Amino acid sequence: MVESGARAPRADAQRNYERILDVARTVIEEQGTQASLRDVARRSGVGLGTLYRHFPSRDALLEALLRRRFDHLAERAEVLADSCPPWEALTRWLDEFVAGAGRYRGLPESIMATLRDDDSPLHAACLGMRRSGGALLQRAQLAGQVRADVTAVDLFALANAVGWIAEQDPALTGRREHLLALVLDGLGARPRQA
Amino acid sequence: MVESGARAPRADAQRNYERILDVARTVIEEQGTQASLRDVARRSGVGLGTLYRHFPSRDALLEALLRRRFDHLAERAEVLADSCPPWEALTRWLDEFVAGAGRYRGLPESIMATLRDDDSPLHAACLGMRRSGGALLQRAQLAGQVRADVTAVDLFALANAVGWIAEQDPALTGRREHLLALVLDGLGARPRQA
DNA sequence: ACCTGAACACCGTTCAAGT
DNA sequence: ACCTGAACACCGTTCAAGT
Repeated sequence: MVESGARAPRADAQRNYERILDVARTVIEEQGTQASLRDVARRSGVGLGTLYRHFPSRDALLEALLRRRFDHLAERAEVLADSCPPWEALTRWLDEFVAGAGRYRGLPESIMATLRDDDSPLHAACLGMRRSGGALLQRAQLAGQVRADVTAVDLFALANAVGWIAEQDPALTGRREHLLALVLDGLGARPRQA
Repeated sequence: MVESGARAPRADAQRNYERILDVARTVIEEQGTQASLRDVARRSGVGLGTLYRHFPSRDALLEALLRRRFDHLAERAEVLADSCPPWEALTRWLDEFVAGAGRYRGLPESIMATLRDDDSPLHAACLGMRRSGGALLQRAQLAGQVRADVTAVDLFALANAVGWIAEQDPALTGRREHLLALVLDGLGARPRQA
């Protein structure tokens, strides 16, 4: 019983891990993805080194907070592909993505940074999410509903751009869906429904 | 001759002002609008307090670098209105705006921050620039070439969103015009040219 | 009138010392 | 095995002291 493959973490370590994660969620909700890690450690009642031991980088913390959601969105694309017509599946998925990207201030920027950085612990999940959206895009393009000169990179970028701009001005936050709809409309093949 | 309204600045002060501005342009080209002001002072060979005396805030420095350009773009809108058909005037102006916003990394974000902050020395110039673009938008809408549910705030925001996303990924920087074209296409009234 | 740089209040990150 | 917090190298901003 002593050696069971991966050893169970010490009880205090586990408590710290969970406490830090809880506090981080709160602090990042308040201050955005660029929140002060010192503040997280302070409010967790934990030394700064302890935070870095459990989460060696800001992205590691973000991964713990967002990994599930990103993976969920990747799967969600497949569900939508099976249950909706091409254009509707695509726009619904993008609506959900952009709503999620609006959860924390700074998240669209973090997502783009993560895609740039092979070493980020969130890199693979982001790529996977983008690829899933890309499948919906391709499906809509094959159906002739989206212009052919749009790539998955373009599409994902534009969705993040909308998420970003919505957080730059209080007057725009409420118009996020409207802005996304405008952009998506531009991607539609010319004669779509009129 | 002693009092001629506004006194001429001391020669050393004027030299410092110009030196700081020159260096700031270089440093901001290198590091973006969030460049280290300490670094600017250091490389100007000037005390940190001297920088703050001449430019009491980061925006003051940005104003000195960008004011002309912003005012120029405002006037440019009138020229285009007089020399081009509505849709072409609008898209050309936006092309020029987005190209300018791509001059310094971080500029789209600074522009949006400036619009939010009444006290920024660039606030008025930004508002004026947006208003000028808005006039071109209205003209295109009156001509039935742009959908009616787009506001000047939406349009300016989307242009900045495209400028921002283009700097988030090297692969996108070269596709700035393409992304802008996609978005503008979405703003076009449905049956525009076939 | 203008310049200087120390001082203050913050960061992120690392790591020797403790338990 | 894990935790702690001082230490290091940076910020932006202010301001007393100098010339």
